[in-house]
Amino acid sequence: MKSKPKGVRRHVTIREVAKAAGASVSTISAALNNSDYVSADMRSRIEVAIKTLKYCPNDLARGLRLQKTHSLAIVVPDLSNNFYIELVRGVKDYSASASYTVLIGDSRESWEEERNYLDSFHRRRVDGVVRVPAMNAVGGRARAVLGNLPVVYADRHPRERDTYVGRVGVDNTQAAESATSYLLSLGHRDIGIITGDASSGTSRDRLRGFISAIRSAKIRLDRSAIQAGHNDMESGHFHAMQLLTRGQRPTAIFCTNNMMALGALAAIQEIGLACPEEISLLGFDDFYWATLLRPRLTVVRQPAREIGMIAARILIDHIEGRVSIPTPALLKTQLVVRDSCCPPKKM
Amino acid sequence: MKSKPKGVRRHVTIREVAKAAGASVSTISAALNNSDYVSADMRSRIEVAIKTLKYCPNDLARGLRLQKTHSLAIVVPDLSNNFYIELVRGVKDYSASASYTVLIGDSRESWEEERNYLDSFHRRRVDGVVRVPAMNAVGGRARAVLGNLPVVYADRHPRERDTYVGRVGVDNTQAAESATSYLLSLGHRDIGIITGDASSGTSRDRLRGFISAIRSAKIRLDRSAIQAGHNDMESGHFHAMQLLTRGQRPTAIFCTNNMMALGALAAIQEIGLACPEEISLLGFDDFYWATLLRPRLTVVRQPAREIGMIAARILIDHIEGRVSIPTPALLKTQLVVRDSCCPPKKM
DNA sequence: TGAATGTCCCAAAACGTTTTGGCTTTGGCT
DNA sequence: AGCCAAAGCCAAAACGTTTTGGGACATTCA
Repeated sequence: MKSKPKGVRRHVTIREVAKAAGASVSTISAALNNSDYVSADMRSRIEVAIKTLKYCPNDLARGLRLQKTHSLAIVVPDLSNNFYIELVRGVKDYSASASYTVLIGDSRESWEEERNYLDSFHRRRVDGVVRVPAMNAVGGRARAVLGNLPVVYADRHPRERDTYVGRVGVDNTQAAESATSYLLSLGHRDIGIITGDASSGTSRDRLRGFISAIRSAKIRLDRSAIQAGHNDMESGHFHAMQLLTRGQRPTAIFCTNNMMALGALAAIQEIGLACPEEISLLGFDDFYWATLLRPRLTVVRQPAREIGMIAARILIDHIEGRVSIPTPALLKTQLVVRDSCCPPKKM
Repeated sequence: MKSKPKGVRRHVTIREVAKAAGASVSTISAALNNSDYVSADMRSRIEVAIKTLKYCPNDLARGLRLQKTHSLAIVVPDLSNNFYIELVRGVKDYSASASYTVLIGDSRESWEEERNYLDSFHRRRVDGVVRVPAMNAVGGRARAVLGNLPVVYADRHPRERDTYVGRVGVDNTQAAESATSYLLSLGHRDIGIITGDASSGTSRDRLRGFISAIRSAKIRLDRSAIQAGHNDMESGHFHAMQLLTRGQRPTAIFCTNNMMALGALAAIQEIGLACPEEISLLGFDDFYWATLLRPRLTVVRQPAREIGMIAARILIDHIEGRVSIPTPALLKTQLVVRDSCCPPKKM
């Protein structure tokens, strides 16, 4: 009655390996973490036992004992946005090189979902998380669900007062300012901007850069030319429509993220305006198929992959006790000029 | 000397909650899994203890004890392909509704990477995995690394002889056949096809459908019009170039996945051909920005999200012992006619 | 007045690892 | 001979949960 395996075969443990190899449990463990003394003979016996039994280490037990899982988590707001895929891959690649494993969360810009992910990762006892907070995470206290897990923020700012271990992104103000200057230099005087939600520091920075560029060009700032979207295609479309159908149509639109640029492009095509001849369009974030669009999109490119890699580095360094002070890392952006901007038509 | 916390604060355990609430460890556990008898008074005391101590359950210990983690894994070959994002979201959404958690792997069409993910998931003791095997996973024995974890295959076939618990995708042969018939009905007689690697059953099926349609139209099959790519943009571009620059240029190209369709479109634009007037282009897999391209891409659409949901359902049903027989589920595809195909020019 | 049944709680054993401290041998050195 | 260090191995204690098999009461029933 005790030897009934009851249908479902369980996993083979280190103990059975020990039996098969004629060794003790502790010796197997020593062999696995190839440290300590273990004779060549014993080692090979253990190896064949592992092979024949198809032993697979249990990371739950390991993590429990070690109080450390050698794993990170990353939560991004939108996996269908290629920018975040690249960022995730950066995190993943750096982590792999430091033999950390990474868990991915896709919050879809929802704080509810993000909280679920953060909680789940915390319960799994990841060693740290890189976080790109969801847009609507304003009221949420991420700290409450994260305990004292080390966090590094990537791309977006921490919204709440939160303690973090690092922060990495681009100089959004400067990037937006120089992008706007580019439009100004083409001769545009009436420029619309579609920003992300004002609750986001990143959006605010980009807007600030825009305004600053307009101001230093001594142009009157038209408040109604500032539209606050939600970083998705729909709102890009909607707000572009707003801009394009009002009395005085702008000659250029600056979108502060790629999804909204796509939505704006859709709106432009829908209305039947010629881009860039009748309306210039400038996006934020590059993506691999931007050159497939007609016109090929002019954008300011962020080093997504690099942001991810640096975030992972900061996090892992901290976890392993190599750095103590918070390091805000500001990376360079790059204006990628393609076909979607040109001088405005003379009227 | 024993009370030195040594810098890093550890996580609070159920034991400390017990102390704070004046209860025993087992009572806390009972309260957490809100079952059994636990008085209202005790329950509330426990709740405040949990709140004030910021207790977060340890899923490692839980999984270890329970021999079950309530989590699934999904491994896809390319996260930057929107089709797989939708699929992942399907898996995620269904799983969430069954209160399972899901881990995501992105193999980038590399068997090495896929193996790493599968291994890592196995060590984490996920309860099952839905797998979309990497293209080059031909020689790999996934079973060797998966032990007897239940697997359901999604989108692509199992390559090796593998035991699986379910399989879900579309009827690729039929889909390709009817897509080809559509091109034939437009009047095309010289159609090129860019397929995925021949090692993939899915690619083979689609090619088979193509050939079958050509045959039943009593058209001579031109072997050189069949190009085997690797499901990425580069090879789509390359093979489209091959097709477009040879002596007798086809009047239509059928790409059996969306990435290759993009590559082909790039090639067409590069050469300066008018699409669809001079060359029709038909893709496989729809994506949210397909309508932003000029021409808007005509594609055969797979219900990506639904595939994911069904895969998750099959897997979870099996895990919880609700189904026994392997169920191959074949979903319907849909031809989404847009602007990239038209009748061929008369010569 | 027992006995039976509920209700509420607890101690201890398990889950699969790693680590600590110790136990034999062996061989080399005085 | 006596001693010591090193090499090779092991038993047992943790890590944080859940579950099992009770124990101590209070209430109800015959």
